[in-house]
Amino acid sequence: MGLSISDIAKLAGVSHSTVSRVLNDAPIRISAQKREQIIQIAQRMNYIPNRSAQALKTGRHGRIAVIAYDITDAFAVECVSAVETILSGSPYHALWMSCAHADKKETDPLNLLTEVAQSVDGIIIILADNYLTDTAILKFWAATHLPLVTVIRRVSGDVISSVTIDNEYGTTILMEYLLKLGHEQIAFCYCNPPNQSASGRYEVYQQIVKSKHLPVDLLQVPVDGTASNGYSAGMKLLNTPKKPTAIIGFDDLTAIGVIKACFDMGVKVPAEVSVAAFDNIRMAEISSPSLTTVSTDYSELAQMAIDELNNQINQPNLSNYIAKHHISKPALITRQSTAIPKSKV
Amino acid sequence: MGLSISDIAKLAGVSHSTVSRVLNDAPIRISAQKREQIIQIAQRMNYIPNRSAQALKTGRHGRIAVIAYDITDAFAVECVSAVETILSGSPYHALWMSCAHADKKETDPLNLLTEVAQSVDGIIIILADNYLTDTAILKFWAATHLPLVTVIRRVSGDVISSVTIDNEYGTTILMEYLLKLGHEQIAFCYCNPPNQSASGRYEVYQQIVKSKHLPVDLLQVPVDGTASNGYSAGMKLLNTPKKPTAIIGFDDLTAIGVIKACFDMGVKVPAEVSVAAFDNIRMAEISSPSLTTVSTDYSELAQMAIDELNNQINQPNLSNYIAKHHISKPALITRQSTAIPKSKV
DNA sequence: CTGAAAGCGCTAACAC
DNA sequence: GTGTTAGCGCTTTCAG
Repeated sequence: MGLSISDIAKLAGVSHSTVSRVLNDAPIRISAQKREQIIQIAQRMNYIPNRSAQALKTGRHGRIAVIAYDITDAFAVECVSAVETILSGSPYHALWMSCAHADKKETDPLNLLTEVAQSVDGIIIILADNYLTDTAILKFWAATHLPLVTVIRRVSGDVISSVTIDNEYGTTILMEYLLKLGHEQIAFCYCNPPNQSASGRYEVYQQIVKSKHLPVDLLQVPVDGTASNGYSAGMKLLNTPKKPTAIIGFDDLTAIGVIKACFDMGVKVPAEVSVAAFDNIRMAEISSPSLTTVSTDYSELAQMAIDELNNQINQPNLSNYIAKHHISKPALITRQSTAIPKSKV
Repeated sequence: MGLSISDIAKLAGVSHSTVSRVLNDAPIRISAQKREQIIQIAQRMNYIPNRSAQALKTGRHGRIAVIAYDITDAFAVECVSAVETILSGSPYHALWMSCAHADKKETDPLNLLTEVAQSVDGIIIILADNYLTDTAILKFWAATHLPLVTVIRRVSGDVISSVTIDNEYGTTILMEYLLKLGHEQIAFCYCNPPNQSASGRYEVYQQIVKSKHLPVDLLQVPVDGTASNGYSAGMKLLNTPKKPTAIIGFDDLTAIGVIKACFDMGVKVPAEVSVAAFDNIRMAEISSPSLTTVSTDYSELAQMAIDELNNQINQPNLSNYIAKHHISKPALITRQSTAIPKSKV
């Protein structure tokens, strides 16, 4: 092990507790020269405090775990990145772990959580529907009562605090926009298996379409959230007798797959078909054409999660904490991929 | 703090060391019934070992830090993801930290490294040119002699082991491919400030272009590695009197920006201009058109980094370890964005 | 203002 | 086979 506090205590001719006090800016006055000398020695010797020892002693870690189900997922990246930005202005360090391969390491995905449980002051869980079941999260919480908040997902039972997106609002503004442009044949690419966000969006879409008496049948295509599935969904839709004039992807990646299908089929976007989606991942802006999408306020999402976590960290007793549920409102960003339908120009 | 080893020792009526032995599968025989009983109690009580205490005692952490300069960077994501995949088959857990905001937290970017130094068994540094200087890394290494390997980057001084890409080879196969298609006006979008990968690629491009006596002047456009800069570079190139027939981006994102410029200007890719790049980030496959690119073997890259790290971890004395430099060979992936130039069809 | 001492939870060497 | 003990590096109470 590296240099310890008592090593530098010896060099300075003081006790190790004095060194500790100096290095931690303890609220106790220490003679200026000793202080100076100790700091100098610590710097010169490249002293690095042993976090394990500190944590063992104090019970505090100065770290927040960010658990994302897959770092490769563009949406997760936006969330993680936003969390990191907010956290960088706090006394905490972000520490992220992915559970994409949790299944490989242990049979129980709960192990990832327990692995990290004793190294952090709080946990933010992003997505992870498919890997971490509600039951697992609830069990973990019951066992630890560690500050915990789920992002984008709300665990059943109302015990775990959450931050989610107002998908009802998001879907409504998108639909209103498309209807106003004059679209009547609006397809929705759903995902299979569904997740909470996708379901919420799909349900509202269905309601609106029904209430306006628009054709809804055969315009639903199951996809599983990758661009290649969006691609095949797009291919199917373009080969339908009643071709839709607008296609909504339940997320941006799906829509980008649809755009690629259009490109390969020589169907012009948005001249012949409009495409829109949800999330506003970075790619949405730089795709050709750029994508109209319901944008998540990642910064707000992250701020809500960290505020909630801080709140929990400051609770004296978390075991009877009443979960809070925060909801972030998205906004519509119109770009190149949507326009007035050909028939109405 | 949670349940400790001695809590469950009490419940089982044994000493805490017996519990420790059982839970760690120590190479000592313990009576079957006690073993059984201890394991049962630990499970029932949801015992979670305190990693800080274990680490403090043993000096081992079971963790590898992966430091990426920005999780938002698609290339970094591919590297991180590959590292995580490899690591998931090892006894180590990945723990990643980004230094994108390191400047915000402390003046010295070295602090991120020191922060993590005492919590891991080894460190993988991905990119981070702009944030962590060579000097900082060298200083850190001198202070800790912690297992350390840089990916994509080679620290000057030949003390730090590295894993890099054979950019000379990659650029050569790409240029040969374009020349074979019949291109003679090949532009290269460089970045400013340059990084090691970009410089390596650019130099080889220059050499080849000169040796073939192709026009090289005014075809270099500085960009800084974001799609929007690729976009403006593309715009400039398309407005040149001698329009290039092929444009190479020093990375995929730049090329995707170029493609977008072409889209907005109504210039058909690849019919009127071919576009190609380096890295093969995920977006390259799903862009419209999909992008011809020199693909990094991320899996190999990650394996090399972890093998090197493991090797260092098993060294008795790292302070006079001789750095090893591993080089991964890329491969050309041809997709929709390149074709025979219009004039030669 | 500063030192001595206890102890966080754990592992491992040493007794028996 | 199992218990006792020391101590990893640190913070913090208690003396002085």
